[in-house]
Amino acid sequence: MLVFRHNDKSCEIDKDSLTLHDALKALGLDSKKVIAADFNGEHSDLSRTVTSGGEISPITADTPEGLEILRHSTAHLMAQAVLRLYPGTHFGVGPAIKDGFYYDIDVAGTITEEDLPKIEAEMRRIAGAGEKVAREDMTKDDALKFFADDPYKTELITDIDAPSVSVYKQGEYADLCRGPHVPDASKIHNFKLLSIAGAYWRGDEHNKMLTRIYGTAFATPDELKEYLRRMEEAKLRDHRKLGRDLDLFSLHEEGPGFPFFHPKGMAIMNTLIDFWRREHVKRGYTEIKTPQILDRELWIRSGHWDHYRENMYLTEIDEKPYAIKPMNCPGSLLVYKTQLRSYRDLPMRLAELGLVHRHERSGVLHGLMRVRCFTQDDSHTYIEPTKIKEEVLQIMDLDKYVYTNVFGFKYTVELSTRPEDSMGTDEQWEAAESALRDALESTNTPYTVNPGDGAFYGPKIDFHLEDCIGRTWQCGTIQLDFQLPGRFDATYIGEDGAEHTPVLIHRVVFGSIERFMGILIEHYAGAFPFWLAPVQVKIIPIAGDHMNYARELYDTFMSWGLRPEIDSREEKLGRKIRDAQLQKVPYMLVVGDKEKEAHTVGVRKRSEGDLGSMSLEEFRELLSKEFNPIH
RNA sequence: GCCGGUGUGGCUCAGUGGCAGAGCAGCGCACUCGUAAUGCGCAGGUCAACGGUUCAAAUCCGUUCACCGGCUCCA
Repeated sequence: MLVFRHNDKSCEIDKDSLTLHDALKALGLDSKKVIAADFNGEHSDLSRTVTSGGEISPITADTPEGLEILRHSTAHLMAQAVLRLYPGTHFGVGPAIKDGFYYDIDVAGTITEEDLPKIEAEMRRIAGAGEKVAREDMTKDDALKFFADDPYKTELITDIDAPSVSVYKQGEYADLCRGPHVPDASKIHNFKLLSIAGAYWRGDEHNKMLTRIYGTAFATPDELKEYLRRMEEAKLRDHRKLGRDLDLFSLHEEGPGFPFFHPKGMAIMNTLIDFWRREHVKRGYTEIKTPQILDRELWIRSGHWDHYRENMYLTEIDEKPYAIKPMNCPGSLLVYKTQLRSYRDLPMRLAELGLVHRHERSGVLHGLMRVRCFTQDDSHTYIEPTKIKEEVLQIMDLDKYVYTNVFGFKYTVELSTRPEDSMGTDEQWEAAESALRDALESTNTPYTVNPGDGAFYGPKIDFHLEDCIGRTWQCGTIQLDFQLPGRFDATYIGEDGAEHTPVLIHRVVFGSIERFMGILIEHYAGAFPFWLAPVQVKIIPIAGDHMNYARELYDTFMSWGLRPEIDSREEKLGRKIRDAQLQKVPYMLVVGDKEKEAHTVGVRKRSEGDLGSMSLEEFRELLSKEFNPIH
């Protein structure tokens, strides 16, 4: 007698064993949409035979768990199709990921994106034929025999720490896999292969590069269509495209990874910096500036020479070796050391908008997001060891204010711990890591841990922001450092009259101003809020003889501290409006006879359209209601 | 750096071995205009660079560079 329950339903079956599929049927929970079952909290194949009863629920593809199973099964379906079209192909790993799945394959010859439709067609054939998917458990030894001619599966099986493994077979294709999977390929309808890329076996660049095919699958055709549409739309907010269209910045072959900022890009950057300065003054920071090029000896002392040399640009002055700074910390330490410091001076928050150069490998450059020179909104804060948590909390408060209140970003937080290539003792690292953890936990900040991802001098908390297609980029970071102050003999005199070594906190909020601008461009799709817009007000004279009034307005707006612009072209009104809209200017002011006479402006708002005529005072009042963190 | 793809006027793109094209932008002329593209005309390219094959190369081959999608690495 087996008893199965689902919520308040239950049924008794007079048998010794039963498949989960039959159990669902007995409970009246079966339908075409069901692809797997949740049995006692475990995701299982419908075909799984159980010898005792329990809690059971159907899993459908319209739930997150179901979608993951569907995508994983779609990856297997793709693998089977690839095996048919390219016999002899070996398979690496093929998991479901956010928004889809991939499979890494080792295929003779090359597959290009042009081959994807062919593979898709084969997948549809297999799915149409309803290819059955069957699980088979076997011992590791049997599995090793089974996959004897497959070096990748052999490696995976060898590394598995369990006596037996499961293998999923569908037709001529079989894969080492934990499962669960759809019962047969006919459950898979709405999928698309998206792109092709190289990927190192097991993510290690010393290993062979496999061919990775990305694809996605959804429960319904509409969801698939919607996803593809969203991706297309996202491309329109790509900061590289908008940067060109809006004349913000450019990149040139003459300086790969070294962005050029145009007047409008600089208007945004300077406004950001203006905001940044005001906010830092409020929070007790002072600002310094240190040189671009410093003696190599300094970098040897700081540890950069040993741990960061690959990323540094080197030069020579009067036959003496120098390096272009990849970080601002050593310069800051030299400033700190110019005086004898007291505990009363601490925390000493020395901020610096430092332009750093780092050699990045050619394949990683990406618009403003990944460049070879960028401006860090840095600070090096020197504190007493007992004040770490307090200071970290203060920085986290600043981060939250900037990301959430000012820009409305969603962000994720990561704690990165000691890397292999690092300086310092285990005790120091432990103390630093637990200080950061403590700060995160006392503020209930959700975070994930990145083991081994810290800087060479200390652990860090990173803040990640998303770009338009969901890739995340590290922006803010808080890094604890117990190493550099000691290396530089930086000290302070404590309350006890003795010399102590301060703890150094490296931190950035924007991270890289360049990267942050890239994120902002995509976040706003180029339609910057009023306070950041490079052109805030576009004055549009209707005809030539309204130019004088337009110039008068221009002068007035300049005196208000705005960034105005006149469209003086001999064009029709409609054309000027259209162009200003496309340039995403927040306010368009149409001025003709009526306005000139009454000394008013015809206000058109980018987001709302024509607001009608109003006096200059009324317009100013309207602007004063705009969000503006600088005022 | 690695794998795959791409490179034609400022931008978007056609052109697959036989005289380099279109639209938009630019410039000139006309229109003096009321809330998302006025009309006509003109000019603009060493087809990424270098080398090769060919009677002939934007087109085929090779090398390099840059860019795009990933991997690895990172703010």
